[in-house]
Amino acid sequence: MASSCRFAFAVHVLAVLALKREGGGVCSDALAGSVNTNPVVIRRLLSRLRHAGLVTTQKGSCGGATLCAAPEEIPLDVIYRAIEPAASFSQHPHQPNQRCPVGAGIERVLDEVFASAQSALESALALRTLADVLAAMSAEAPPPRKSARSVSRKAA
Amino acid sequence: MASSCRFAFAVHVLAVLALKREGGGVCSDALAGSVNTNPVVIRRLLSRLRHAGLVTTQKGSCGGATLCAAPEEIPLDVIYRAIEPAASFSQHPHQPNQRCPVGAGIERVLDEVFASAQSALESALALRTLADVLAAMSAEAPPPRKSARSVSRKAA
DNA sequence: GACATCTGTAACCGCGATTGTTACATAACC
DNA sequence: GGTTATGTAACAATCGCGGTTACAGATGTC
Repeated sequence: MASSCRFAFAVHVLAVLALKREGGGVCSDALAGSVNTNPVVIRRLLSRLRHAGLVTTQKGSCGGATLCAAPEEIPLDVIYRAIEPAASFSQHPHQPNQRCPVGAGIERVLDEVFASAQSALESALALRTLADVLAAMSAEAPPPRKSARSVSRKAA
Repeated sequence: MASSCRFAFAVHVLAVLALKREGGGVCSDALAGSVNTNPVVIRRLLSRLRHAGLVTTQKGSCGGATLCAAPEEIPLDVIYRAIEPAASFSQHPHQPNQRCPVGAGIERVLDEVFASAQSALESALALRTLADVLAAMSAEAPPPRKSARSVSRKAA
């Protein structure tokens, strides 16, 4: 589905906002610095997230973006749908030959197959919240101590 | 994921081959006529399906493509993997800022999230076989009688 | 009010992926 | 040998996306 990196960018941005909650807004330049892209790309992303009600933005100095809900209350499928607006699977670009028994019926069947696959994907994303992402990040990367021990390396 | 229509084309082609089983091979021109595209597009598709062991092809007159297994034994996820070779989700195009606590850890977490989403998608596809697609098609479109009755039209 | 800061959005470029097309070598069967 | 059909390279056209520049508008500070 998501052939773009928008979803990765969105989770990244929201994770940064979650860490800086109650600290006032974060401006698109700062977010772009963390994602390593252009501020306009971030603003385009924030525009979608704002329409989905996930963030608020404020103009002017000391403006920026703020998370609207607690990270525990933001499942990843909500982010996904906010960012990837339409169907992810593609049907036939030209209409198939309607005089062929397969061509006449395949599109409706595939529509249904794609819908169920899409639904399964979103259900898998719904199992995790933004808070889970933050927890996994801090679990994987303990604060950068220099004792690079090899103990407990293979934890899943 | 599937941002291309290859998967739709592949299911279409395999459905045609399933209907013409035991009738000898179907040439790429005939398949292209049903899908409504160019024969070379079909041949490219058949090349992938052949490498996945789903079809065999034969050159020469009276050649063409033949299905290798019964439609009941071809789950849709096998078709999907035969056609869409690599990861469907995209990560950050540039490496995120490693000096930001989010940028330093987000990629690994997202890798894991994407893998589980991908797995859920393929599991959903695995629930159906090519035979199910054929059955759904014939259920939706009863053989083209001219008695276009409005009875039992809304069957799902 | 003047100014600096920051968002919102349009416009454009460049890149990569994909479909469609032509062309041709190769193989199988008569 | 001729016909039929695959296999594959090469190329054009298109499309979506990330990246970039530019600028109008809103907000807060002096």
